[in-house]
Formats: sequence, C-alpha cells, structure tokens
Amino acid sequence: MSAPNFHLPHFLPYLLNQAAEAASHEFQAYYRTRYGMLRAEWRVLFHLGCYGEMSAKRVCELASLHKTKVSRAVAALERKRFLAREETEADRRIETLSLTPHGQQTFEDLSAAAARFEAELVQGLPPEEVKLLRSVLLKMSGLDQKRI
Amino acid sequence: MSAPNFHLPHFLPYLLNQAAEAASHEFQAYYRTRYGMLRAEWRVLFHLGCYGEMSAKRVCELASLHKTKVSRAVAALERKRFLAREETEADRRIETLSLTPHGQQTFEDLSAAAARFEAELVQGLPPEEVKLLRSVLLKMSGLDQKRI
DNA sequence: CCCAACTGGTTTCAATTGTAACTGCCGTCT
DNA sequence: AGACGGCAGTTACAATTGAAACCAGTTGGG
Repeated sequence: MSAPNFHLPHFLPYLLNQAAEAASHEFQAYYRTRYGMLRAEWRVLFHLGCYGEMSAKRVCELASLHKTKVSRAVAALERKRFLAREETEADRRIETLSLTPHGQQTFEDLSAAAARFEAELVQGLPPEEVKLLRSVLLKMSGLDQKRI
Repeated sequence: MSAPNFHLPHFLPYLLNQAAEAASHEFQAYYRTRYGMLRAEWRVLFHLGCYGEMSAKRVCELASLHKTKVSRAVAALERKRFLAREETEADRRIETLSLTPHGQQTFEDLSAAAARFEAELVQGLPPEEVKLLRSVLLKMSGLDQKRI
C-alpha cells in the first residue's frame, strides 16, 4: 500500500539496459559514421563473419532479431556489397547468405574495433569479475542455449 | 589482417544488450498490456515515484533519455492522468512534475511487479554473484556517478 | 496427384524515434 | 531599458520499427 521503497538503480533490467547502452555507445558511433550501418546490420554482418554462411532464418534465431529486421538489414548489406545471397538448390525459399570479400574485410575492421572498445570497457575491472560477468550474462541472455 | 577469430557471444556490448532485452521482456509485457505504457513512460513514472517531483530536465539527466522522449512521455502520462505538471514560480520555463494519486498507485503496482520479475530473474544465481553483477553494471552504466 | 496448411522471406501501413528547428522565458552586458 | 545568447520544453519532418498481410515454394494427408 505505502511506497514499497523501490530503488531504481538496483533494478536489474534497468541496470542492464543502461549498462548496455553505455557500453555500446562508442562502437555504435564507429560503425555508424564509418560504414553507415544500423544495429541490425552489424549484427547480421558479424553473424556471417563469425559463423560463416547461413540463412536469414538462422540469423533471426541466433541473434534474436525479428525477421523483418533481418530482411531489411540483408537488403541494405547487399546494396552496399557487403554480402551476397544465393538461392538454395534443395529448397528455393531459402537464401544462403555469405560475405563478399569487401564484407569480410569490413568485418575484420569492425571486429578489431570491437575488441579495442571492449578492452577499454573492462580496463580497471579485475579479470575475475569480467569472467563472472560474462558467464552470468550468457546465462541470462539465453545465448548459452543456442547451438551454432 | 587475417580473421581475428572474433567470438560474438563474448563481446560485452552484445552480451549486455541481449541480456538486457531478455531481462526486460516480461516486465515490458506487463506494463504494456496492463497500462499501455512505453519504455520511456515507465521510466519517467519510476523516477517520479522513486525520487519525488522534479523537472523534465532532471529526468533526462538521471535516466539518460533524450528530451524529446521525455517530453512525449510526460505528455502521454499526463493524458492518462498519471502525473501533473506545475509551473515553477521562480522560473517559468521549468515545469515541476509529480505523480497524481492514480500515478502513485500505478507506480506501486508496477514496482511490486518489477520486484517479482527481478526475483524470478536472479533465482538460481548465488547472491554473491548478483551483488557483484549489480556493482559492475552500476559502474559500467555510469549510474553510480549521478547524484540524486 | 492435389489441395490445405505451413515456411522463408518481403512488403505495406501505422506507430515510434531522432534530428533539427522553434517557442517562450531568463540572464547579462551595455 | 533592450538586445543577444542560452535554456526548458515542444513540434515538424524524416528515418526506423513492428504487426500483420502477403507471395512463392514446400509438404503431407487423402
């Protein structure tokens, strides 16, 4: 009935969102200004870069992105010649996506940048804490369940 | 030069975003379906509920929300009779925002729900880990710097 | 074989967001 | 006083997103 004395900066979903936003900020500025990419676009690019070719559907599942977002991201990446689509023989509904050399090169630049930003982010934190952080986040995100 | 063997689910900004999204999901469904609120709206509501009346500007700073988002959220909350604005005597540019009784009651319901979702979220995790998680996120988000 | 139900992916349309320009009010310098 | 610059908050317009309808292509039961 009376105010339950709720303390906002202890609320995990809020904390996670704020931390996520703060953590993504610099990287976002990098891929936006340098390659004109949107969030969904670098995610698709990185999935193909990290895991090799796959269908749009698979990207949706792995990245927890809605199919319309992926559809548009793929269209944009194709327009910019970062990826190519190929019709699958066995099932003509499915398009196999893969990076072009240009896309591959861009992925390499971006992943190097990502590594730098991450290093900056965790500098000052004890490695133990970072390790634990990763494992907890992996569990909470459900990313540990997804088979690649 | 060659593929730096970047592993996406180890990349903290990505992990944080995925975890944040997963963690917010249920609570989001709750305030959306039950009160038709948007993200910015519950954030404004919670700031007023937790910290008492303040200006829109102050909400922007504390919540790291852009002023247009806050402006629209305030308009929506006012339309739904959750908050009231009052012109400040000293400086007529500033509007002091405060919850109506109805808004207060809604805040109480939502914060109770939030507490339940959070409990569900951390159940299974050792309290130590949760404590550490919070402190790391607090640092990374910059929320620990903001004076209230 | 054939049609209904389903699936991968796209498009359409409305709702949400971001950027930049705008309003009215305040403070200061002259 | 009065005018220039700055600030709180709003609005207009374009870009992004989400929900639902849509289009092939595929599958499975009769």
